[in-house]
Amino acid sequence: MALPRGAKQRAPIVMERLAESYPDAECALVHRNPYELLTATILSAQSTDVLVNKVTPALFDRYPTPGDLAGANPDELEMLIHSTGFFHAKAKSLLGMAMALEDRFEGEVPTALEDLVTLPGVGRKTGNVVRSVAFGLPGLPVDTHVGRLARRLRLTREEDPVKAEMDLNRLVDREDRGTFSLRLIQHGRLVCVARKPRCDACTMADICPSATVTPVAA
DNA sequence: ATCCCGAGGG
DNA sequence: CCCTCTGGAT
Repeated sequence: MALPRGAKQRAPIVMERLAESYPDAECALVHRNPYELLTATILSAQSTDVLVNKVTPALFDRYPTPGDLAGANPDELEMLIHSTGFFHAKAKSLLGMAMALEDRFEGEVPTALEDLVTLPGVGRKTGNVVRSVAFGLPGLPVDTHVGRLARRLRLTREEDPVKAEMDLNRLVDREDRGTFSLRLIQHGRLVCVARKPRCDACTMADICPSATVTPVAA
């Protein structure tokens, strides 16, 4: 409910330091249009961008448009996306997503979050990715990295990504949300990693309530 | 054993 | 709120 103590003061400093470290952070999912980004983002659930980027070239070659994907053979689709995990559920989502685009959105990816989340396999996180990256609209995707870093930096206490997003929306201006998310993700992959954060190499260690200074040696 | 740009269903 | 779906990397 309430923001953590000091969150309002920390937030602008965090954004400033991130901007210095990652001036041009980009979306790591390879894509050429909103349809490809939507597809790649659905596949990225509990998977890595590297794995997803490995399967999408063949996938987009086989199904260049939502219409092609809507008519895909389910077994062939599952084979193409198998290595990203959850292949059965993801194939079902992709088929349903493509069919929904065809018969409810004239084959185009919608830009409104309320429309995006009605698509099979699209939740708030995926919807916000498509909004901010493909369309340049306000959106703050909270994935595992963003959630973890926001908690460590104590910009939120919420474990639930939807609640964390609400907290972060209070701390970040609309036009900065997409970039903020991308920069946090970059920092989460390179420095503030899940298992053993490299606080010694972190530019925000001085203001991070979770920073631990690892002793040199004993 | 834990984590990765989660979503859907109960 | 909880559980399940799934494979690859570390």
